Amino acid sequence: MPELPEVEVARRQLARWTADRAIVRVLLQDPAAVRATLSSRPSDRLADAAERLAPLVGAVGTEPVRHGKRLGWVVGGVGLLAHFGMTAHLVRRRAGDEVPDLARLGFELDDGTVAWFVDGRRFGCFTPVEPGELSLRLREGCGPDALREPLDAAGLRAALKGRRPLKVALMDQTKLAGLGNIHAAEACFRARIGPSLPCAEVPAAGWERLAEAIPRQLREAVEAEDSDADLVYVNLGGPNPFAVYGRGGEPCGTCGAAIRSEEMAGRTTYWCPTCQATEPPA
DNA sequence: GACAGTGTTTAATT
DNA sequence: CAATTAAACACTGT
Repeated sequence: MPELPEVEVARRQLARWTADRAIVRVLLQDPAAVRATLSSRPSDRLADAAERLAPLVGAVGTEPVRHGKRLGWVVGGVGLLAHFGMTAHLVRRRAGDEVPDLARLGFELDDGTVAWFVDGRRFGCFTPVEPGELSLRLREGCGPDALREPLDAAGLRAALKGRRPLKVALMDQTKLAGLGNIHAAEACFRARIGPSLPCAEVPAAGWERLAEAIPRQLREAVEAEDSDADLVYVNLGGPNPFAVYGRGGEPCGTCGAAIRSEEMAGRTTYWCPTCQATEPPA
């Protein structure tokens, strides 16, 4: 589930798995996973993907960095940007083991493991850039990182202005980078604000609560997801860990009212009508 | 077989 | 100009 916390977990995995390890082979299962820009379209593939990744062989990478939902990594004089799209995640396997289903790209390391980028839906990709431009390209078109560079109440109010519903604005990566459909809904719940309330109608106290709720939501999600299951890919089956997301019709854990759901800007949005009592303007 | 889904961009429309 | 909607990308899970 690649929103900011999931990408941060992937960053930590990649850092742990590749620290001080040279890449001995790049396994390009799906050449279309390497794109000219961070695009969700496989048709934006780079024609010379294999050549562009060839300099990675023999090199040890720097510690990967993250901005919002993007990763940046420098290996062998190549800057790599990565986006995880809807379904990408990293899996570690031993070299020679069966290639994971839907693996797109693998980095084989000198300890006999492979870090695989697995992405069924193929919206995720890697984009090679000049190393000197990496930090710029990583942030390009993005607002501040919602976890590392959290905005205070005044900053949020200034960034998320206008008539847009709050939850839609929270997902606007150009204003604040990192929140997606799940964590935006959860942050609204934590701040006790209805997701459809226009930004212009959020009261001062609401911005204060949001400024706390956003980093807290993200921090707790990272902690919960940063497991030690490095060698075993654990499917995301199991109980729904969220307070409102995916709980339409269920009783709110806080007040017992039925969680509601409604489409907003094309995405299903969940909220508690009691705990988040702010109403849309009819 | 139908449908929804963690993301993003683009075009068309209101 | 602001905002929404639809479509596209491609595949899994229910």
